[in-house]
Amino acid sequence: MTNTDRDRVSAAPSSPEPGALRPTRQRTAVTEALGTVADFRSAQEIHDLIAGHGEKVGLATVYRTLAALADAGVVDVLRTEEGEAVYRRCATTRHHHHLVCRTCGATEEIEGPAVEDWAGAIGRTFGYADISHELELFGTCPKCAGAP
Amino acid sequence: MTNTDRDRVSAAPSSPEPGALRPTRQRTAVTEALGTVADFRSAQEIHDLIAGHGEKVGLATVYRTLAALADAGVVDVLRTEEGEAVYRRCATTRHHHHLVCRTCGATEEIEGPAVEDWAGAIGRTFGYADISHELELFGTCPKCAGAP
DNA sequence: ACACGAGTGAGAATGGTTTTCAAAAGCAGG
DNA sequence: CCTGCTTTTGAAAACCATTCTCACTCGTGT
Ligand SMILES: [Zn+2]
Ligand SMILES: [Zn+2]
Ligand SMILES: [Zn+2]
Ligand SMILES: [Zn+2]
Repeated sequence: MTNTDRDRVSAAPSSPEPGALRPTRQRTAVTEALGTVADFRSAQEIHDLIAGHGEKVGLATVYRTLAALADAGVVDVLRTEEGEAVYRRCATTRHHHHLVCRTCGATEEIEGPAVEDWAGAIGRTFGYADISHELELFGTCPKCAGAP
Repeated sequence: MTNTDRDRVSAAPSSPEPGALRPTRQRTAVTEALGTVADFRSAQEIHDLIAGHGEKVGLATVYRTLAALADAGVVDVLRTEEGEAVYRRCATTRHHHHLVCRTCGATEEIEGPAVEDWAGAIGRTFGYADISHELELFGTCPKCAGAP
């Protein structure tokens, strides 16, 4: 993510930078909805969460807001096996990965310096530059393993 | 992938197992098209490849065939950032990952025992069972780095 | 209060993928 | 070769998540 991206969202309300995002009822609703859940949710689910909470925000706006947040690195995005995008606000904004329960969706945030190094080494080996990577782990969490 | 899955596709033409896939002109066309390219291609691109080769196969059939091949583990599938599914027939059918050039799509098949072990260890650490993972590397290949 | 660019939402448009279903093609067995 | 039965195919329609349109509303600095 770029610094400009980050500034677009975290800019203080006092800075009149052109292109800064305005704090609106809708954007607050999306952010709060994200705060009430621990696992990855689709845009539509977020939309439903907000509706169930009494507020009304257009679906298009939910999509737009999530895109902006993802752009800013505030939320993580990944794709379900069916190709649907799901979002989650993680505790850290640092680079990390996830261990997701296939059954209940419970999610752990993972940091793995070993893998980061490995990725870089592989890139070097093949002569590739600007290596980035995408990595997610899946499994059955202890809770779900207990009740088969 | 399950053994039943594999049998559905690789079954010898002599075995009259119920549910076995029949060898047809269309399926051959898809398989051959996959053989003529080295990088990941979308279903529509495969469809175009076949058309450009003179043959005519319905788009729906291309989708169905690719799904079957993926199911059987014969082709690898991944999703572009836009959510489109892209397919590739890799040299090995063993578990592996990919290093893909962001510019030209050139693809290297990667095997990383270190990562496999790391993934298992992480799973154990968090008490998760049946750990699986998804991992792709992206970068700029030497050829593309040469001509910016 | 005013002006104006940013933000919103209902609905239409997109675009990849799946489903439908009737016609065509494999595969014995006779 | 016929015959009956199952699988496969494909054109078009249905699906569905996501994006776009555009008239209207809101937030902000003056
Ligand atoms: Zn779980
Ligand atoms: Zn990483
Ligand atoms: Zn390249
Ligand atoms: Zn692996």
